[in-house]
Amino acid sequence: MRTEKLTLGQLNRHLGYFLRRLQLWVFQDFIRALAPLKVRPAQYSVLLIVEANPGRSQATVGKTLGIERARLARMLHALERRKWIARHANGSDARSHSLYLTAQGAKALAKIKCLAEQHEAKLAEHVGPSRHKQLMAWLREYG
Amino acid sequence: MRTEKLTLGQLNRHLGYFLRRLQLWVFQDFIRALAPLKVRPAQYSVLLIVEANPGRSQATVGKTLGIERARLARMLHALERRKWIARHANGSDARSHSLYLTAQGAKALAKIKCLAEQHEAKLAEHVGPSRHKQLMAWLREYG
DNA sequence: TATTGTTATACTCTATAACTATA
DNA sequence: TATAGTTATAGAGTATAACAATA
Repeated sequence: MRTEKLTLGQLNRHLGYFLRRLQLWVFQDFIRALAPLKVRPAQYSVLLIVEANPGRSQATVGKTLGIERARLARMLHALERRKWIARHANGSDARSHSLYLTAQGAKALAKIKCLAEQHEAKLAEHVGPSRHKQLMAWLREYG
Repeated sequence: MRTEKLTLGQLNRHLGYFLRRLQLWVFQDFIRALAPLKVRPAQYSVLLIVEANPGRSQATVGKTLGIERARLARMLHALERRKWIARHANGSDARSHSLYLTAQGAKALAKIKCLAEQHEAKLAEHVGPSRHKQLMAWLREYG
């Protein structure tokens, strides 16, 4: 195999390509960092949203994160099996479930956040602290 | 369902989250824009690389794009069935295949590029032209 | 021994559709 | 009729392992 680098050609003109490459780097590092607790990025986002917004429905959480309700239902089952998330009946609407972190879930999340912070620090170092800050400010507008 | 927006909590501190949201927006728009020709982002990247670097092996192309060789093999079969990619024997190494765009593939790629450019213009408008340029310059470093 | 390409498996994520039970 | 949650299926992408042919 010839080992010289290839030219990216027209790919050089596509922001999506570079966005994807960095995003993959970030997720792979996150997954590696959180591997001891077996937490995936999407699960982490759900845990944080429920922590910050206890008692909200699956539909509301799903819409906030852009997670399809069918996918969220299965993910929540898994989180319920691990006793991290509890679903309670909602008094005003019998169709919906109110989501809460269990005590055990809160305890686990504390550890999870610690590992996630280490990952974030590594990312900040990877892109440079000032770029990390600027990218955050810019990209936040499209979340 | 209460419709007020939820707070993102600690998610606000993670660049990966916002990176992922914008990346999803970009890919979804790309897939929508290229739907008439049924081309996915990964396929498009392979076509561009082969166009810009004719005659290289699957291993080389895969390494450049970060696509796993098993995945690339299946993707190339699909592109071969569509008569867009041709695989020739490599004289110096009987194990490897040299990849080329067929005449039909080059013709299809011209149309594909046209749609991809429209998508890119929409993205530039979405994030703002100056940010598009700056993001491109920054993110290119981590590809 | 290592590499190239291939096939196979498993898991995650995305996108649907269909279903129930409520509203 | 619309919505909340569930189950199911299909396809893409990712991560492995194992294999034959070749280096």
